[in-house]
Amino acid sequence: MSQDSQILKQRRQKAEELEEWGVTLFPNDIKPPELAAAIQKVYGSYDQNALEEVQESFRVAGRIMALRRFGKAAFLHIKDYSGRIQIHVVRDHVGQDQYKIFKKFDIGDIIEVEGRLFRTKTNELTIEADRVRLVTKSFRPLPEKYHGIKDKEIRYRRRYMDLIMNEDVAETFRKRSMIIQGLRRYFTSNGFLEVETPMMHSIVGGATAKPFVTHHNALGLDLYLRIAPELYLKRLLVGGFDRVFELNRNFRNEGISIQHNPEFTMLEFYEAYATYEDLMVRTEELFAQLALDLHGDTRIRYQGDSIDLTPPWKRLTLEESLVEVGGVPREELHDRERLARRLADLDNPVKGELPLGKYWTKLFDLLVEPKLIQPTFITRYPTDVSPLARKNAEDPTVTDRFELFIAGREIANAFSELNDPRDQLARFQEQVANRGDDEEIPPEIDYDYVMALEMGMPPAAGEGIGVDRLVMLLTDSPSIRDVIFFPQLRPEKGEGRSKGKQKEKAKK
RNA sequence: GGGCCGUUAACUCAGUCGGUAGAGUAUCUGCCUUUUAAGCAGAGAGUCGCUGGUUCGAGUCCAGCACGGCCCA
Repeated sequence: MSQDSQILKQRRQKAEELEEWGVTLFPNDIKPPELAAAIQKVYGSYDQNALEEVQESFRVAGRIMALRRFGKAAFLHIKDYSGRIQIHVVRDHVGQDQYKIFKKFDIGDIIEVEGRLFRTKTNELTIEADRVRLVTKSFRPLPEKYHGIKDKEIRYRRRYMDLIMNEDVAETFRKRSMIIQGLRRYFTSNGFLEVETPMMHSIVGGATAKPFVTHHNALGLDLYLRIAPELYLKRLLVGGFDRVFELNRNFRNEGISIQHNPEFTMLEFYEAYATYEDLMVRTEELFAQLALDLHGDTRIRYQGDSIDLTPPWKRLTLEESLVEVGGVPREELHDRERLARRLADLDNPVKGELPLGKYWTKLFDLLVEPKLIQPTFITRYPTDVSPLARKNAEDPTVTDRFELFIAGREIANAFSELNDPRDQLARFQEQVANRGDDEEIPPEIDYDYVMALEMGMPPAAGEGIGVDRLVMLLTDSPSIRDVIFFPQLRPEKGEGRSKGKQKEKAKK
């Protein structure tokens, strides 16, 4: 406290002065005010003469964002959650006493204003204050009014400042909320039941990823934060819920990047009596609808690219994509040695012999994925990299599966579900046997899941959609941190555990 | 984990060849009753990310560390 800047001291001093004058700094008797946007909407078209006819007085509340004082009068802009409106405060109109208090108000304070509407010389709709009142005293100055706040670290750590200062940031998160609503609307209106399944799993499953470990004291049990809800949602299919979806968080203990946050939002849905091909149609329909709701158009712009979400979208098999988009000679595709050499040439050497599918997906990530700007379904993933997907009826080396790519990124993953318990058990066993020291492969077989399949799971298809990436796409955001309110960052100095402890643990 | 870049006032940024720190906004004081990046005059405000090193002297050069960004793994 002792080394607080002058500016903070001044604010506190001012607050004390106000209190001495009997002003309550944090009152709690303010009734919900009218919204700036609602007033603008109704009276935005009224000219001065028309406004003079309006006898009504309006009461608004919001944060002072700009303040221009002229001695015995002032203009200010306040911002509420709907928008902004200009306020005019004149000493001879509000009276000496109120004006004296008003002069102590700062940019950043939240105030309540009541008065009639008029238009200024520059024709801006403005409230002529009859009454101004402090609602919440701000003890910290707002960032610079013109450049706002640019420092990404401050923006992510102190998102509240970012949201106050950067209207486009607030807008992105409003759109995120609309997208979430749109997803719910789509699935509930198509007969899907929204469900919640455990976030803490005693066996890792449903995806290949390193989990976070936590501990339950009373049970004396290590638990994993879920990497995917898949195996539980399919248990619900067994239980008779033919159409279910879950829209919630997954956790993966991996690197942080422009498109990865350790906790992220996933939508998974499962539909009985459908195939992965049906889901391609659903996905097209869903994304097109979301784009229409948000932009009124199925053609959108993302980071300079024009992307057309109008159905139908391109479909390629993984094999075709490697040849046609990735430029891998067709005759090389089944030659592990040559594939390994190609990967090594791309600075991605692989150690040991891998399943063929691993070479393909690695090459795909490097050579094909970044080029898939327009929405593209990639199908026929090798069975050895798709342990939960149904084998293709004609060619059992591949599965009835697709991944969706847009703007060079994976957005969704779907397949016809494997519901033969014998095949599922065999695949689990093979996975565990070949796991080696790969921490991304679940070390334990979920026998209860196999038992569920033994009860009989109806034929079904399921899909997972990366919601954060979808929001990035639809809000033209370059980083996942721009669509998550509080992205994961290292703690600041003095926050959380000591650095030394963390380092020591990391070394073990 | 590796590479590159950044970290200077509350915010946005300058800071030359190593010579004791600058601007705009914000703040404070004075003037100002139609401004909107209001204006005019004046003032105050700094752990130059941290720790060492080189040097007569370091915001500046060197090393390590921290945090962040981007790229790669």
